[in-house]
Amino acid sequence: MTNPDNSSSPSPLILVDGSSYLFRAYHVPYLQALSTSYGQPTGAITGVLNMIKSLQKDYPTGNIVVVFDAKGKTFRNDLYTEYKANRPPMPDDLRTQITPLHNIIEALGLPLLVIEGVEADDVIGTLAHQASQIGMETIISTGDKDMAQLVNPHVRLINTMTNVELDEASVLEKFGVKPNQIIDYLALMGDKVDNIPGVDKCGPKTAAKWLTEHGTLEQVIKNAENVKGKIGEHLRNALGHLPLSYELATIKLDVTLPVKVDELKASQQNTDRLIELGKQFELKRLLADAEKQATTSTTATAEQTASSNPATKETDYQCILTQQDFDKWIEKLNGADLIAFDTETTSLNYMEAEIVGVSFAVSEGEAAYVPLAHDYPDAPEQLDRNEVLAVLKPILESPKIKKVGQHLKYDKNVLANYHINLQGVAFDTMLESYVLNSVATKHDMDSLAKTYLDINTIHFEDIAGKGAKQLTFNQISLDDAAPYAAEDADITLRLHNVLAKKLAEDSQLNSVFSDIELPLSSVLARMEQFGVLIDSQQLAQQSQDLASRIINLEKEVYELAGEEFNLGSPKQLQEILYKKMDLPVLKKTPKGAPSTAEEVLQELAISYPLPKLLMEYRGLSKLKNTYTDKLPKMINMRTGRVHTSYHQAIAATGRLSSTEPNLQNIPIRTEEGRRVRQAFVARPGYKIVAADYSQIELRIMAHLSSDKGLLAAFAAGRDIHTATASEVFSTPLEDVSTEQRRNAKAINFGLIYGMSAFGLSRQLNIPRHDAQKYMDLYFERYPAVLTYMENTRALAKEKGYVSTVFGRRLYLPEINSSNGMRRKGAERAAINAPMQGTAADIIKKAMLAVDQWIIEHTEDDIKMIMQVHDELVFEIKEHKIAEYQSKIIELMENAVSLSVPLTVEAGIGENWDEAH
DNA sequence: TACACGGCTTA
DNA sequence: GTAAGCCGTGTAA
Repeated sequence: MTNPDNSSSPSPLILVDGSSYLFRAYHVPYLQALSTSYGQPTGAITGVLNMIKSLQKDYPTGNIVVVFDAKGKTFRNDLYTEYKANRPPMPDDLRTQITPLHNIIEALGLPLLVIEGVEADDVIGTLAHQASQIGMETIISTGDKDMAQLVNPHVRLINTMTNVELDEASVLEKFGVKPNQIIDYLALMGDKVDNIPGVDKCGPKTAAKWLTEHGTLEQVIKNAENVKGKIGEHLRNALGHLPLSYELATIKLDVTLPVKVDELKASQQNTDRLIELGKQFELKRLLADAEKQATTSTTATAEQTASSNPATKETDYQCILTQQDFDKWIEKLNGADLIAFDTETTSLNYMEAEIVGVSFAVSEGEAAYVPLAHDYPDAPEQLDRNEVLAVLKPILESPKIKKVGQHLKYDKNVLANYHINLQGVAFDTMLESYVLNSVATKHDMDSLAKTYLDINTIHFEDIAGKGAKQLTFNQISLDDAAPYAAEDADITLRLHNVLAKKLAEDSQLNSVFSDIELPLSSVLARMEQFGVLIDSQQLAQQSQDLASRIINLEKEVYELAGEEFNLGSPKQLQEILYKKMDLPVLKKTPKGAPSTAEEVLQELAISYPLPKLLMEYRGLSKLKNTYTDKLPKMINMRTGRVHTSYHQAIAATGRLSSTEPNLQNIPIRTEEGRRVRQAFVARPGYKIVAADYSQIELRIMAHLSSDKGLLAAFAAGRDIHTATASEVFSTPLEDVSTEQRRNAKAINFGLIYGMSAFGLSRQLNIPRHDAQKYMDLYFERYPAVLTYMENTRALAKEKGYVSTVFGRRLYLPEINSSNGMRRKGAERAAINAPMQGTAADIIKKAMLAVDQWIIEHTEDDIKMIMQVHDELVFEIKEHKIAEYQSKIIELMENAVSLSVPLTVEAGIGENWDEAH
């Protein structure tokens, strides 16, 4: 963890860059989810308070001063009107946290400085400067690299979020320039975020290179004539504004402050006020600390703050090299209530991975690593892998011996290659974290340890390096490998202890974890291991056909364009289309370049010949590059099949995702695309059965809204788009035209996506007014749907999350944002998530039911091989096909019970395309 | 080698 | 208008 205070002065000055941490904390996903019961966000407050607490712990004698930016313009805006002009306004859900945070800091007794007209940086610079003059040690706690200019023998930086410390030597090491060159360095690079111009294309490396050569910005400018190449031109073009950039990057050291640096001392903590604030903002830890303080009424330094109590990490990690030690651990494992378990392997690909070692933990801090196949030069003698695995097999296969792990599906797959069938998995920390908060994008162990335990774990990159030179685990020395691997098991156990407690607080969430996600991971492991059979001959043939068609298209395009260029480059294409051929620009990309996207080309194709060829080219090259060329390469030599990975902790809504290869986006819409599906085949004697839910999300909408009309339409088994059209356009069912049905279908889909009239008008290419009319009519006919949508938005705003029918949660940190775009986006997500998420819950439950039936009632004559959100694909022995097909339909349709019937359509075929 | 971008594929 | 993954290009290092 952080270095203890090793400064020479007895009580160093600690300057906290409050604004920098406020922004950072605001963007930490798990903190974003925090809010009071009445919707006031508190994540940024909590984050900053945690930081302060951490500083108090690391520097018990330190004199902490917290500095924030004031509202309004600063002198830099006077220097340069464009300064920070690109910054979006501060989001509301952040702004509302500032005053409470200031109040809490004051109640803690910490000096708080908010000076108008300058930035927090300048206040910190001034204080550090004053402190240096009287020989006072200063530690600046900030996440802002610009502050490196303030470093000197008396001043160093510490980033309390990452625990990186910067003194003079490490500034040089990190940036390649000395602290007194940092301003020059920043001026050269400019700053996109603050809108400070620099030298075009000059990044950290170039800036450091020039400054190493010439010493200062002034000298670099003097030598500008001698810099060769494009970058030299850029430098010369920048000469005019570099002095301004230099001035903007310079932190002031002479701000007029209301107090002198040696007068800044912590005052008495106001415990009553802290309790009041703790209650008001529902900050449990702040409250607990303050109440403890009140009862013990000990001396009031500014010790007590809101913060987690970082687990004191006392550890006993063993590296096991002898039979005797191993035997002892086997005993421990047999006697343990719960084993944390992890494998170390040579690859992230579960089909290729070889086991290098295994680690265990049985209680917090008590863990062991058993190296088995480290083979670097002079690696010590290790226990025999086969013998160790043979001893472990009964333990790992026992359903009675409970295990916890991080992403155990991977370990289960790897162990399967050693003929060990991992059983007794009672918990998985990755899934626990995902169920608790699916919006936090990171569910890897390092992030979880930091988030939930405040522990910085050893990262794989720390011991293995990164990039092309990264070592595989077998090449890592036991000195590095053993603490890393043992820690993995230990941390997993500690994490589980925290996460399980949180899950237990909500029975529905707990059920999503233990009744859905955990058992599903084993089902997915089986699907992954079995894989799918692919006809690589067929795909190779297709690749050839595509190649020749692509070449012909290229020729035609070159002819029309009058020159050759790279068709795959949107940039070059845009030149040709809009500069050379002067076609009208119908739409721009988010970055402002004229778009060449499909919808634009489609429009242009009406009047010009080239766009149509381009669309065809793009479609074909996508097919070839992504599917027909790639899929055959992914066939596993050993099994002859393709093994995807289903990711269970990625999609915020609860869906699965699939990678390497992604089997959830195999083409279906076009004839050429469907030929790819035809290459997904069954073994001889087997056939493919594909079963998909019909209109599942609309059915869920009917269930959630309880709209009578919608429920009746589904109950009657009507085609829902025709039924909708009939209602909206007041046309008898049998008279609904294809056009009317198409429009109704667009409305139905739009509703699921939380669309606006604007979106619908674009989709249908009709005036906004007409789109609004359709929507009004729809809501008139299905009024409960409108009520449901309104209620969902309101509930999302109130609680900060929405739920599926089965209680899975999706947090929406931006639902109360002041940024209209973001807020509207969150509102759409709020509408969509209960439907998409419930559909995900349902098919997951169906998969569990089908898997259980397969295990209990069938032999090896049926395998579930793929899941594509609302569809399950099976490989089934021919003589069982009809029987199993109807059983699958029955299990899927009855996986859950809603107020609408669920219907499943299942087809049979030689390949996946035919089965549709 | 690593990343952002624009584009395309699916439910 | 929701949710995903992957491709080639272009760029900086």
